[in-house]
Amino acid sequence: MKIATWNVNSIKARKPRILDWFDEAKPDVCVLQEIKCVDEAFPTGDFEERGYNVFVYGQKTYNGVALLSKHPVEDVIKGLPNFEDDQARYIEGTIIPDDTDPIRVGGLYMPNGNPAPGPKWDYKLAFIEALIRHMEDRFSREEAFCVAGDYNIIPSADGVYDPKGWADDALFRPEVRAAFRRMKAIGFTSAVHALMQEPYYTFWDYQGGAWKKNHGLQIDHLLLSPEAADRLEEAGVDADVRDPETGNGDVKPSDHVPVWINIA
DNA sequence: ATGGTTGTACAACAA
Repeated sequence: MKIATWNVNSIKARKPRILDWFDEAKPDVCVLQEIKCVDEAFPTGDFEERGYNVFVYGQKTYNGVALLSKHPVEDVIKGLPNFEDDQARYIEGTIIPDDTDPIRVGGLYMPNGNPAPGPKWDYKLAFIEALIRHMEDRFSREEAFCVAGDYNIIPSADGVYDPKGWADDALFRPEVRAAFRRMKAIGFTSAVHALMQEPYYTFWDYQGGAWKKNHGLQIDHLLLSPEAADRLEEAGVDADVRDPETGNGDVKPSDHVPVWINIA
């Protein structure tokens, strides 16, 4: 079963490229971030035509997440439990395939946190604490669980083209790197790190020719509970989707690319 | 030091 995450940076501006990727990659489950639309404006029909059950936690202009699944989905929640938030950044549901065991999948859009220090940084730190509490709660249930999404955390120097230049950025500060280690210390496995030895990026800024210079960041991750990690078979990053020259006419790419795993 | 891209929405903010 293929589970993917992709920060699409506006579903409306990206729709042709997104549908092209779905037709090629055929994920069983995909979480999307930064859809930047209200629930009613999401192109639900385009995904239903392709066999997906569609769950949207939308927001006007900013944020917004979605959970798409070819398999039945139960117990969908919108927003992190026990965390007051007026921004649509988390969705979660239990995937019930007919041929494999169920898995609960969370779709995450972590706050960016810049500038740090400041109120946006404080919001990111509070969101992290709520996420870690939730991951601890889910871990204790001893069920297959995957948190997939845009963590806005660069876990190590391998994940940034210029570590020194990014030292004070909210995506790379010691506090968020420590948070990523805390998630692993609970017992979660970072799926792509587990299977790929080489450094890799999942995001390239639109500015300064970052794609051509390979000035990327590694900020999109899939973290697995032990029950899910035991089933991990394959992981990948569809970096070619970022190339402005490939794909759909003059429709520009997202600054993030799809990241995916295959589990038994 | 400044500006450098893109999306939303139409000025300015977020990333």
